[in-house]
This record gives sequence, structure tokens and C-alpha cells, in this order.
Amino acid sequence: MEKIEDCFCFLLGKTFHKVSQKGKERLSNFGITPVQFTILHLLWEKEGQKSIDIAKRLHLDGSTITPILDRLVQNGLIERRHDPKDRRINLIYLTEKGKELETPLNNTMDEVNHSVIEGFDEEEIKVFKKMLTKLGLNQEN
Amino acid sequence: MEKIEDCFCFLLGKTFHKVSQKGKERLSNFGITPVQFTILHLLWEKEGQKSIDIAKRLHLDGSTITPILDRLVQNGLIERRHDPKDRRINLIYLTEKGKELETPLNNTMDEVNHSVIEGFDEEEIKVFKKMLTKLGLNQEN
DNA sequence: CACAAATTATTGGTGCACCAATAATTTGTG
DNA sequence: CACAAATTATTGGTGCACCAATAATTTGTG
Repeated sequence: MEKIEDCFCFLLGKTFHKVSQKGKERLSNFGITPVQFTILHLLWEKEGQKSIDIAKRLHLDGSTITPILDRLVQNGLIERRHDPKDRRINLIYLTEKGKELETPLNNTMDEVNHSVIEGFDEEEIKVFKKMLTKLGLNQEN
Repeated sequence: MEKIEDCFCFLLGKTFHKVSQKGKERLSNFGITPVQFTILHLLWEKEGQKSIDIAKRLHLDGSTITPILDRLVQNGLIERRHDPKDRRINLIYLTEKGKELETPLNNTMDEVNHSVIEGFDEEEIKVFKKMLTKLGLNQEN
């Protein structure tokens, strides 16, 4: 590998980073971050999830989730409730404010997603997604 | 967007993350991280670079570079030298230890790169890289 | 030439991400 | 049933990444 720019891993990282910055920018108007959006998205789908299940679904370490949930609680978007049946578990629920953000945040992220893949046609996106998925699976172990 | 997994940004992030973990794992045997490798790589190409030029080349914020260079100095791989012509500037040089790592580290990362794209043929990689580059350029404002 | 503007590197603050260890609790096996 | 093993969430430590502000120095313009 002559130049670092020719390194596939480097290229992938830089592309991801640029895309991610775009999401950050738009979401910052709502005072949240991309990863916080993904958590809210799971909760709009189904409330009362365990933090460990959220972590697994998002492929994040359990210890990564804790401070992110803290910030969502602090911003009044979610709340932790003890599971009455198992005292180890915190179930995560949306607040009213968290529920209200569903439509505006989804609209915003739809826009971001569109602008990100602007200039690609349907078929290209499909191939691209397939490649990303295949590449990801390649790394499992 | 029904499920978060269908979000293109999310998929890209997760794929990058998995790939990046593979690099981390292998490089940890040398006590360095992927971003530290990229900096060393630039220095093997040309010593005595300004930190701001390293940052630009790697698309990193200047303030991100400082602590990474600190750690490389601490691990005895590089050293900062004052530019005699401009006292604002620190020029970054490799130590002997930093130079010695060129071959083993490059070999290691070549292996990682190969294992990452295993199962893809030449043509697919070319298309993939082109798409990543195009997508990246798409984000530049 | 003086002094505002630009450049360079750093500091301080925030927010992910990991791993290893811990505490509280529940599960499951002898 | 007792108690080791498993589960859940958290804490503490490390390492990127950003932005805004700062300090030191150099450049460039009136």
C-alpha cells in the first residue's frame, strides 16, 4: 500500500465520517446526536426495552449505552423504570417530549439519508448496501 | 424508514465499525491504534511534517491530532522538533523505534486489508471504492 | 514600520466507543 | 435448598473525534 488514501479501511472510515457529520449537523438542531436518534428510533418502534437489548440491536457495548441513556434522560426524552419482575433490569420508556419528536426527527433523518445518497440510482444503492452487508458479515470472527 | 437497520447511514457506520475493530485488534499487538498507524504511515512517506498538515491529510481536526501525537511521543515512536524558521511550528520526526516498525506494521495492515475484503473480486472492489469516493465527495457541502 | 489578520498548536469541554471490573440480582444445578 | 454461574447495569479507565477559545508567533496591509 503506497499511500494511506489507497487503504480501503481508511477510505471507508473517511466516507463514514463525512456522512456522519451530516447527520450530526442536522440533529444538533434538536439537541441530539446520531446514536441518540437510533435509540429513540428503537423506542418509537417498541417502548419498555432493556438497555442490554438496545445495545445488542445497535451492536454497542453495554457500557457505551449507559451514558447515552443518561443524556437522553437529562434532556427529558426518555425515562428509566425498574422492571417489577426483575430488579436488575431498567426498562426504557419515552417521555411525552420523546414521543413528540418522532415525526420531526424521522423527517429530518429521511432528508439526511436522501441527501447522502444523492446522485446514486436505485440499483447502485442496492448493490452498495449489499456490499456493505457482505463486508460486515466478513468481519464476524 | 421502518427499521433502523434499513438506514443507509446506520449500515455504513456499523460496517465501518466492524472493519475498524479488526484493525484495532491486530495493531494492539504493537501497542498502537489505527489512527496512530495512519500518522506513522505519513511519516514513513515523509518525515518532518507539521501537525497541521498531518491533520489536513487525514481530515482530522487539529485538536484531535495533539493528544494522538502525545501518545506516539510517549511510546517513543516519534518526536516533536521546533522548526528553527518558524517558532509556531512543531515538525514531527520518527524515532529509530518508529522507523523500525515500518515493515512489520505495513505487513500487518496489508493482512488486515486483505482479510477485510476477502470474498470480493478485483472488479467489485473497484466499484465499491468508486462508490465510497463518490459518496464522500457528495457530502462536501 | 505598526498593528490587524492569519497561522500554528494547544487547552478545555462534550460525546461516543471500547475493555475490565464491580454490584445487585436471578437462574440453574448438585 | 444452597451456592456457583449467569445476567444486567453501571463504574472507571483509555482513546479518539468534534468545537470554541487561547497563546505564541508570523504575515501582510495601510
